[in-house]
Amino acid sequence: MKKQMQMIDAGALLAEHEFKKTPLRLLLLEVLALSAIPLSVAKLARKTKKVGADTATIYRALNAFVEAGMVHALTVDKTKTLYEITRAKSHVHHIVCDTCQTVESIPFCVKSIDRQAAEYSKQFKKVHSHQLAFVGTCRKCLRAVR
Amino acid sequence: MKKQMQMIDAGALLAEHEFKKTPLRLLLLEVLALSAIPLSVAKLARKTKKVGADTATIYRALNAFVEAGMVHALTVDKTKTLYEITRAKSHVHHIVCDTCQTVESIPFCVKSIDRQAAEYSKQFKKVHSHQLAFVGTCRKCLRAVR
DNA sequence: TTATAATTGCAAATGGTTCGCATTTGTATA
DNA sequence: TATACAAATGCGAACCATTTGCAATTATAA
Repeated sequence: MKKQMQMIDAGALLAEHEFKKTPLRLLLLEVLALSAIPLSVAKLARKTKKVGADTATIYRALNAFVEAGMVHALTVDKTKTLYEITRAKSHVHHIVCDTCQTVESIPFCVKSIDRQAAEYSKQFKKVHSHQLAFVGTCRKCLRAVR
Repeated sequence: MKKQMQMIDAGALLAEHEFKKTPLRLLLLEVLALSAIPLSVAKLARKTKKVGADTATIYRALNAFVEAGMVHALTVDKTKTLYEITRAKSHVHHIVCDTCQTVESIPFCVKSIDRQAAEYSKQFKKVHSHQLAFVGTCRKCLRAVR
């Protein structure tokens, strides 16, 4: 069972959200769509350097994508944000290695967790969503310790 | 049923972890122990201003407390960290208001969630812990919208 | 081809957090 | 109670991810 990266038509996606098709934005979406893991701005800059965009421009593009719901931003390490494309059926959470900070996305969730949580709260009648990140040690780092 | 704030002997707690009993550290722990919600550094500075500590000193104290496990740091809004004292039976998660950023702690969790998550992962055999934050709209903000 | 708004580059600003270093302070010990 | 040393602090500067202002460029609709 081969892992299948989701096919994404970056041009169509931009058009759908009324963004102009610029080289940077097209490439950003392609890179994000092809990545199995969430990417930092630094990595995105490296992977898009053929179009030579300024960091500020990359931030602006990512923020626009996040606001449009095309991309998810996640804060796993408080010093930097990671970005991943919004995939169909995208209820995904993350596992972070506490040693090397590797992040893996997993399609795991707990049914009705939001409703259950709301029952514990005094202030919140309804919970819209949640962020869930697991922390462990990945196999590579487990091996390295031994 | 009155809410009961956990009694904490700040002096003993500091001694237990081999920290010196300085005015700032004692007061910081007392403030944290008396708070029902996680506090930002800005709020902690306000609530401890009678001892007039420098912000860098507050950060150093908090980082030391976190490292010692006396305090938990949580990153709900990526622009700032919130701190709360580690309470007994402290498996606690948080609900954040998406409008006013109010944070409430709730003792809710899902049994064996870590084990379940690990089963979905290719890289991680074992998950040590998780961070879970719920997002909703608190009653106050719900009222304000109407 | 033109007009217009979106996008970009560049440089400077922002803001939370950390660091270097000299000074002060808590505490163990004599 | 005095002494000594590591811990803790104050102050200022440094850091670093991210944002912003503004003028110049570019994609796209007319």
